[in-house]
Amino acid sequence: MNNNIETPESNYGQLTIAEATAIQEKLKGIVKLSPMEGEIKTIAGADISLDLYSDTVYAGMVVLSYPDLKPISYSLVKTTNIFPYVPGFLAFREIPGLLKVYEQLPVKPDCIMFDGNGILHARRMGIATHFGVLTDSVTMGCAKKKLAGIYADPGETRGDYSLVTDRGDTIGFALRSKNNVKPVFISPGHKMSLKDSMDITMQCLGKHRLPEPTRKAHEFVNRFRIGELKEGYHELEQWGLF
DNA sequence: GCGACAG
DNA sequence: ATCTTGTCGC
Repeated sequence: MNNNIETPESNYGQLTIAEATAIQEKLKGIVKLSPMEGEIKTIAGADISLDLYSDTVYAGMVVLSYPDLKPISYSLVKTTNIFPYVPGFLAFREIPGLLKVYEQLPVKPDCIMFDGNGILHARRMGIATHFGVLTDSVTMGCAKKKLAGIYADPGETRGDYSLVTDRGDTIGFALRSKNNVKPVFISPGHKMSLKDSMDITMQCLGKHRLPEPTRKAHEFVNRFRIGELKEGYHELEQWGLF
């Protein structure tokens, strides 16, 4: 694993942009983008929700069965935010809370989808890649807006996509996840290939623009923020899979 | 200097 | 990200 990596919970709050950039450059050497190994039986969506004028962060992950996409459990943790939002450094703002959420899961998912990018980043170190390296887990990103690179607008039909490139590298895809909606941006995070990220995303599309994992994660953290759901680890046992 | 800029 | 109402389209 990666026991030799500094723990972000205690350091990310007072980092300068220069120091944060240095950390991203350092972690780049560990990223693995070869084809994913093993079969996916569970996939988690990760996201956070914020209060308007508060520093409270509501972080959470929802684990779904795959490819059925039925929510089977979720982990929620309330933390205090310290690092501001700076384009290109989202990881330093959201990872501390998400690490606590991840640690709280008794059984880790086979893959995690983030509301943000993987290698589709100026230094190829989006939040999905950063988190994957820190936890040695399989991750990918699905963002709602472009962060870096250039791309041609994909066709208007669900499934149409184009490559997002930057300085000679293909760093992700602009995917039309639903007919006549703005495309979403897909990229691998860690321990999977570009193709894996696209295949997994297509498999996770329901009837909405956002794939089920991140759509559910977004829904759950918002219900957590307004008090509908409580902090902690919970299992959805409606139709018990025995 | 100017434009771009995940959440 | 968050606030916020109606409205258009499948």
